[in-house]
Amino acid sequence: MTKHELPKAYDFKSTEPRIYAMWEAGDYFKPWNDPNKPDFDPNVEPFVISIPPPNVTGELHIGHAMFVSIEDLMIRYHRMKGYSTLWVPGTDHAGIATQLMVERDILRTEEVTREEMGREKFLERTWEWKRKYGSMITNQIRRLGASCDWSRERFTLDDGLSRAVREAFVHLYEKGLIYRGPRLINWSPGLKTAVSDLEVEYEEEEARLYYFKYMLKDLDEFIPVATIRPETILGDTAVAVHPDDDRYKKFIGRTAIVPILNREIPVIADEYVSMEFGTGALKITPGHDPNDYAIAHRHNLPIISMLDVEAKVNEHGGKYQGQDRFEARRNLWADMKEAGLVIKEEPYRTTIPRSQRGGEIVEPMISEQWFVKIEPLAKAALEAVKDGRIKIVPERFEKIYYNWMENIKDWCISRQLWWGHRIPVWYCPDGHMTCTREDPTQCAICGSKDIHQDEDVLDTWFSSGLWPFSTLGWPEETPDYKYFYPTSYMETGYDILFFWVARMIMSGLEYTGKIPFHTVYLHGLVRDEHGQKMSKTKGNVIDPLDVMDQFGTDALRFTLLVGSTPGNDTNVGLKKVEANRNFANKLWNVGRFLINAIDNLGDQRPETSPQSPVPNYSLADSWIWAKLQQLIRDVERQFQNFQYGQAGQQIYDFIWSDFADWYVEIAKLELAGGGSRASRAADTLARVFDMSLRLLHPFTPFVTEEIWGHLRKTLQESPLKDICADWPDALIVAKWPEPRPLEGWEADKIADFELIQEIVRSIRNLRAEKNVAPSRKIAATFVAGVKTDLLKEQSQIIASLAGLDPLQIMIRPLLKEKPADATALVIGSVEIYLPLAGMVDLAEEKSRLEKELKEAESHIERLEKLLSSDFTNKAPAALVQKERDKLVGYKETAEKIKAQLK
RNA sequence: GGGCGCUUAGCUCAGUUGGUUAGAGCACUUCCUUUACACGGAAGGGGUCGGGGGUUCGAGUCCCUCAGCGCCCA
Repeated sequence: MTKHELPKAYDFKSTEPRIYAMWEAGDYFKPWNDPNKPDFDPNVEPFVISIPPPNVTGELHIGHAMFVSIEDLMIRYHRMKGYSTLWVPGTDHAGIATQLMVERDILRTEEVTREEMGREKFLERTWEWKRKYGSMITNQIRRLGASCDWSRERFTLDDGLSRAVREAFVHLYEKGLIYRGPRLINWSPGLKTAVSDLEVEYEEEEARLYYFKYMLKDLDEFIPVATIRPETILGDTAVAVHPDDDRYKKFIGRTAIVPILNREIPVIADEYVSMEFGTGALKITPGHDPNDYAIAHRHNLPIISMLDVEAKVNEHGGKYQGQDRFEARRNLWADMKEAGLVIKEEPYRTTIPRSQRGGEIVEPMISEQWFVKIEPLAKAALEAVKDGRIKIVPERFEKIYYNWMENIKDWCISRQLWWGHRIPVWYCPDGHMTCTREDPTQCAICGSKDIHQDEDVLDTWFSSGLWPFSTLGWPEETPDYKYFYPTSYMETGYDILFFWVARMIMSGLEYTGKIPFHTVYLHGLVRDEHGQKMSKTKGNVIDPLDVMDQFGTDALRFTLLVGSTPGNDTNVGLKKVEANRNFANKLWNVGRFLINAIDNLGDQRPETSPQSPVPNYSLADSWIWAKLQQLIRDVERQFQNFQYGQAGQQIYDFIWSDFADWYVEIAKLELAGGGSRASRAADTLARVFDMSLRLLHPFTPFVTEEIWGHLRKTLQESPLKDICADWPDALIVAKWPEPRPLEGWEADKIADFELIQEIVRSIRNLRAEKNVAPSRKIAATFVAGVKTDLLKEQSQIIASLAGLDPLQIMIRPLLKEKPADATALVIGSVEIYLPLAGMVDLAEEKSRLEKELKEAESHIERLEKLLSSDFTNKAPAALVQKERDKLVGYKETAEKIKAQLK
């Protein structure tokens, strides 16, 4: 029994909570250079991310898991690089979503509506709800391993953030960038609130097109008109035709009669009308259609609102008053049919506007709302990306951003909700508006004490737009704000580029005068394993909590990180997560092996010569070290280019395919040799594994931290304790491996080792083909030419890895006569003879060698053609040389094979 | 209507200044319980990179074009 023996399989269930608690208790999530502390150094560069705040009463879904994984990776990487790192967590109040939840709850439990309950009581209930469920999502984020500074957690309705919202609103108001007025907005009848343009989704659906007659006054003629919303006829204020339309020209200026209501409206001419489309004539309903609204403005037409807040017909709808919009549609159409005004109806595909939230059809309506004059803000925000102060990754989203910013419309920020930041404007009986930073006691204009506050609240995105600075204390010039703002990266899904990122940039520039972050990294959507969008109805939802229960957090994180590329959607299936759980287990077992190996070392230290303090490294040592350095360089480059998936994949491959499959197997041999050989191998094992764990830590923080801790403890109690002398207490704050320049020896060592690998592989291959039992050790003769010394040096390793009998290995530079009854392998200039007595079929041998010769010759032909072409003149010299070397190699192989075949 | 993305092995995907005989995971075939790991090891089969054209010594990678799928904006 060794000192530090570990369980056979990695137990993430018991490890993860323990490790997370250790990190939190150790204050590792806090920036090491804290502006609120006396030893603060303002010259240290911080690295800051503010979390995209999830809905305070939401539940963790795979999208959260994605952003937490990526942001935690960014944060851990920078922390290890030595930045003073801050990840600000928090949640937003999610006005509509939360209010709906509480409304549903009070209806179920107390059978009252919010109106019956009253605003004050309802808000109390909502706060209660928030207190009850608000920590659920943050605890779930903790489970993902998020290393955010929980002592700085914020909520959009906190006092501080509310002050920020107030300041922002008043600032815009005073600057004249905010206004209130009746405009055509998108109205959600179910939620009974206005929503912004972004909160409406347009989808093509099956609808019906209704054709009817617009009768003309004093004439027995009509203009045929088609509509998909017949009920809006009640709000028509004109019929429009194209001025050049010969069919209807004659009616321009005449009067048309609104069906059933018999209201008189003009026939007008407008070039907007398309002569080819439909009947070529348009009914104009300015109160309920954005295009008609624009036409009405051009022609000074009256605007009639014929729907109330629940989308029921109002007093302008005559006998249809009180009917729901769809009910009115049926009834009006039936009445028109009876009156002989109906021409026909037909199925029709068109885009229908639906509420992003409830999915109900949104109704364009005239309504008194608050708006932000967005153009000046958008201009500055556009400039910040155009001139490169803010970079968007991947770059293609910059164009999308420009396009949106250049065509932006004023932002409707008022919502007819209760849960949110109430608009800080007070009205007196004379209608004067008072907008101040502190709640007023009288009207700022007339001094009236009889004032009341606007009933509406602000769009939740108005407060989220302030998030990068409001969370740091703005509008106060707090130490946090001064040091950590502007933040560094904004990482989020591309689906909220407009909702959130664009608005943060506009807000940041307007209120703080600074860009809120210098880099925007956008990730894609997570889909199921066949690329389908996850939805409850499809039943293909992957619940990250279930996945973590089943395979562990690290496996989930690694899957999301390695499976995704910036800005592209990712398919996730449980198979992948399982494969990555296996990787965590592999890592665990490599660690187990190492710890066991170090425990079993004698007290001998690695042998060093008087000339050099470094041990006498073996070929395998040099090879794995060179490969590690290559990996560090590659990973660094990938991180700089935001290619996190690629970086993770390379680390995975290095650990599994290079370190575990080859180096560890060779180390076993060295360790068995004991003495200084063993300690030298253990030394390399420990150093390379330590570096690997550091590189992997941002991807799979739990398992790496756990193993690293065991490794460190084991080393400390071993003769190799010098290795970990400068290691910190925890991997989370260990130094990130820095790339170092090539020293010149690397390429040769790698090439030599690869020859050994090739030799081992071909012997194994042959054994498998010939069904040589793995336990059977066979003899071998090597004719190695210039590689004789190398092979002699590595013979033990070759023997061990290829299942040769070390006592029956012969290595010669040359051999006059080839061994009888042996199978021959040719690896470049090396020939290998395996005397498989009784198993060698001469005919079979011949055909195998001929096949190999053919392959070598095809390469020779290809390379000779290549090298006699313009390639030699135009390609880089190094590349040409490489191809020449290859040709030499193939020629050698071919020669040897030919000799075999004689 | 405008813009963008995707199309690479049976499945899901990598492949970023164009440069070996295009990779991984899963699945598949054969063998192996060798004292880190069967959540494992060894060996192997499988694609010419959606179609067409072009640039280039050289194209999965750049350009044009067509097709299919998807997304965004209007």
